[in-house]
Amino acid sequence: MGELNFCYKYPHPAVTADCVIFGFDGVSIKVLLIQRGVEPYKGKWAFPGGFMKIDETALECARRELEEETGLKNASVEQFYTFSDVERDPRERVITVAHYALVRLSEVKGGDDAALAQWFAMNQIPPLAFDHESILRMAVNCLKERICFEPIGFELLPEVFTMTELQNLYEAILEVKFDRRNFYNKMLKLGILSEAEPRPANATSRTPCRYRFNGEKYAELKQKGFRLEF
Amino acid sequence: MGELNFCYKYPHPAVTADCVIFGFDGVSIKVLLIQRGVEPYKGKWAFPGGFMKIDETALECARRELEEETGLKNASVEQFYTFSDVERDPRERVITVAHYALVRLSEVKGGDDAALAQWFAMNQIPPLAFDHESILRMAVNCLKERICFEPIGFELLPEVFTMTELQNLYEAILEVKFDRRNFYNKMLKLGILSEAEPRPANATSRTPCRYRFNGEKYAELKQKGFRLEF
DNA sequence: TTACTTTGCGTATTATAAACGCAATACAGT
DNA sequence: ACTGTATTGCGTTTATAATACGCAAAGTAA
Repeated sequence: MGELNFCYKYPHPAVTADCVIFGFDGVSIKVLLIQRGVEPYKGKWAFPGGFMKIDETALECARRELEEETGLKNASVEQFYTFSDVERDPRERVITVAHYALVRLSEVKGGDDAALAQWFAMNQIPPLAFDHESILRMAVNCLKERICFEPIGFELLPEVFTMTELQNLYEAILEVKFDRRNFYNKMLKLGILSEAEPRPANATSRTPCRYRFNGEKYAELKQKGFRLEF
Repeated sequence: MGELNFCYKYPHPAVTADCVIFGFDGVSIKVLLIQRGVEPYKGKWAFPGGFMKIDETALECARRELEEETGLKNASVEQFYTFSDVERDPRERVITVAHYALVRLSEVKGGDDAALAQWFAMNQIPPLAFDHESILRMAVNCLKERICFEPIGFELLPEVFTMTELQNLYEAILEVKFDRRNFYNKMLKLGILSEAEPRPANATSRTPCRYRFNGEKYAELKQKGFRLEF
């Protein structure tokens, strides 16, 4: 190895896919970071990511990285921007297709090298390698914008959840407070939730209703031109 | 020439930037296409685009392509998606960072090889090369979504325009009809237009008011958390 | 002349968003 | 056991924004 076997008439940049992995612990949004063990940026933290293979798409590459770190195969992964600053990697020219993934923390297994991976709350992000601070900023903005119009929040919650949990999620992502009763009314009126189970007989006034996201109903509504607004 | 001077340990894809150039002629949205003179896809039409140089960003590359075809240096150019299907170019592995540009048709000069470039209305798009039909579909969707929340329509109109022209633009992009009076009221109430000039003395009831986009006021409002909604 | 279009500037009605009330019940601390 | 506080479900009232529509002046096409 070490031989330079792949030759081209013109210079080619290397291409990577990075994956900003978001989770929600009931209180705050968290991001999975990996501490770098080698130069450059040794000791700094970075998103899971790696070189795109010659026979895979950027999305497949990002999914591969996600699975290596979390064991998850079916999480929602979305490309959001390609970063191509000339100096973003000191070793060689590298452009990266940045993605974000939304995962359920309860379903995450430790990755191959779990020791080096760690979840950080958004207000406790350590110094990041490369241009990953820009990447994170844009990922968070995209998440904020997208959750206003598409029902992606459910990817971060358990299958079954209470209205309060859902509200906490929206408040954590958008960094605002909603009136509990208005949020409740609005969400129910959208028609994209179904009750997870009938109210148990021993339910009291403090037993919360439990819901699940109804993807079929949302698909119906979306086709009719409906869109969320928050 | 013809030698393979750029060698790497692992295979690298080629990277291009493509630029979907939108214009508006007062009636419909148009797109600038270039007819391919060589295989593959000889005779089919494609977006301006080309290989990213090793010392330029994707955005710089897209701007370079835009200027070559239209002479425009300062148009609004935005990246919207990176297409990385393995088979999207039959010659070698090529990923493309797709952009869209909004230009004023009146300011466009013919490009270097104007003979092969031509504007097409959205309902008269000819068969496209590569995966450019997917790219166009996504570019149009991004344009539709973005014009609902950001004042980008003005990039397609002359500096000074009438309310009717502005409405026609919104209707052409969103493929809907607005009530003239409601559109007029809503636009004025946003506070991002200024009157281009005082009403001339000989103005009659059919002389339309002429406006221009007020970028400073929009910047103010945006900072306060304001956003458009259409 | 007549029928129709375009323009500016309105109003009435309807729908939606925001603010707030209230009773039942659980829970933690004294 | 009692008290203060928190949580839940299910409302109502009020403010704000969206929608539908009216009207007169003046140009245009037949």
